[in-house]
Amino acid sequence: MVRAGLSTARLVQAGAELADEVGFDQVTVSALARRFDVKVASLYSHVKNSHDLKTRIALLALEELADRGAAALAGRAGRDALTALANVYRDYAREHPGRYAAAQFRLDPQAAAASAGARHSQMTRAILRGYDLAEPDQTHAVRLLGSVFRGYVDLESSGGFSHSAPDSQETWSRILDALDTLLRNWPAP
Amino acid sequence: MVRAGLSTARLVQAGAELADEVGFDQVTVSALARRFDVKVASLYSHVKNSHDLKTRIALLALEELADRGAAALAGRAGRDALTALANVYRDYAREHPGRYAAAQFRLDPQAAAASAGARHSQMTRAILRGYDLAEPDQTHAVRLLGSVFRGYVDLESSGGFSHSAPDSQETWSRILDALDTLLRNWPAP
DNA sequence: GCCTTTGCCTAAACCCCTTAGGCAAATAAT
DNA sequence: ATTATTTGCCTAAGGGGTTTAGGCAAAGGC
Repeated sequence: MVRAGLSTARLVQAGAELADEVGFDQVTVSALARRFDVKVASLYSHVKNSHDLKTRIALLALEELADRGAAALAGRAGRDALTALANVYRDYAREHPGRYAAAQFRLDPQAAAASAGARHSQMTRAILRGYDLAEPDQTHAVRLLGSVFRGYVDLESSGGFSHSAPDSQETWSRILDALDTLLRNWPAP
Repeated sequence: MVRAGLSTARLVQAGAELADEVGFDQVTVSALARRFDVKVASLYSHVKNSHDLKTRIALLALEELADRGAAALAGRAGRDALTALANVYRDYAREHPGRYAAAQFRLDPQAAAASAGARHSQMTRAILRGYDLAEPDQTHAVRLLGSVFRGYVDLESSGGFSHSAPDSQETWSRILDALDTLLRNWPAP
């Protein structure tokens, strides 16, 4: 009987691919077992349970996103950096909808602490080096940018902006313009 | 044999309450049947299937939110209106986390068209009457506000802003300040 | 070549979803 | 008031997904 060569890493990788194909919440231990042509119970030596599997896929997606973000930010500043990072999130969500959904999986504090979450906020904060913001405004701005990226990408992917003019791409550029302007003229309390 | 008095409306209402108690994705036909002390199959005369149930809960939440929004906007303009509507979303998410999650349930075009979705964008657009924005900037601004509301509330409820200074309430006010400023000084292309 | 570890399996229990068909309560017709 | 009809909830049954316990055989260490 030839072995399938399962491992936690391979399961998580395949789970991420499966997510992109059928949606993150259709990622199931059973579906994954089918994909490896293996009995369901066999996966339980490599993954604690279904929740554990999803958590690992989420962590993978967060790392991938952080890697792309870091690459995009390298050598850029100001508006350039802002646009680059924003597009990383938006493009990733378009290319890998399942993984992007996974990245929003609610992690328990345990997993959240071990995630690339901190890298993400650091990247956003790095963008603000190109603007003149002291604390606590810097943190407010980090949170605003995070909210816009997340909110816009969610709404766009759920079809909120399709079938109506102007097209989403134009709004996206104009919103990034607006944020750039806002960061350069951040209002005093 | 005394009847339980089921109806679609009662099921949806109870489903919404259940969602707030245990989370929207824990809302299941079985759990709802238990709550009415009735056999699972009995629900299928009132609700097509699990997806239909969730869709109806989502529609309920969207209506409730729109009603609250309309009430909050009445008699307000400008920054006041902006703050009022923004707080409707944030407060609703805090008071009714399950319903709020339901409101983000991906509706099929069918259901989306029959939902209060249009009311929501109209309310946001109404806020902009207090600012001087012509199309297409008005639409860009509507989408920006929608993104911020959605993104901020999501991130906050997933714990993204807890355990770190400054506290979330302060950031929220400052972000609304910033948006108000931005809308009054919307940059030309 | 033997032994230990590891990997995948079978078996079984539990929960959720959904459909088909039946009986009885509530409601309408006579 | 009695009958006829509709409606509401039930039992039965099949199909998945999750998870644990325990077994056999393949890989790898000696």
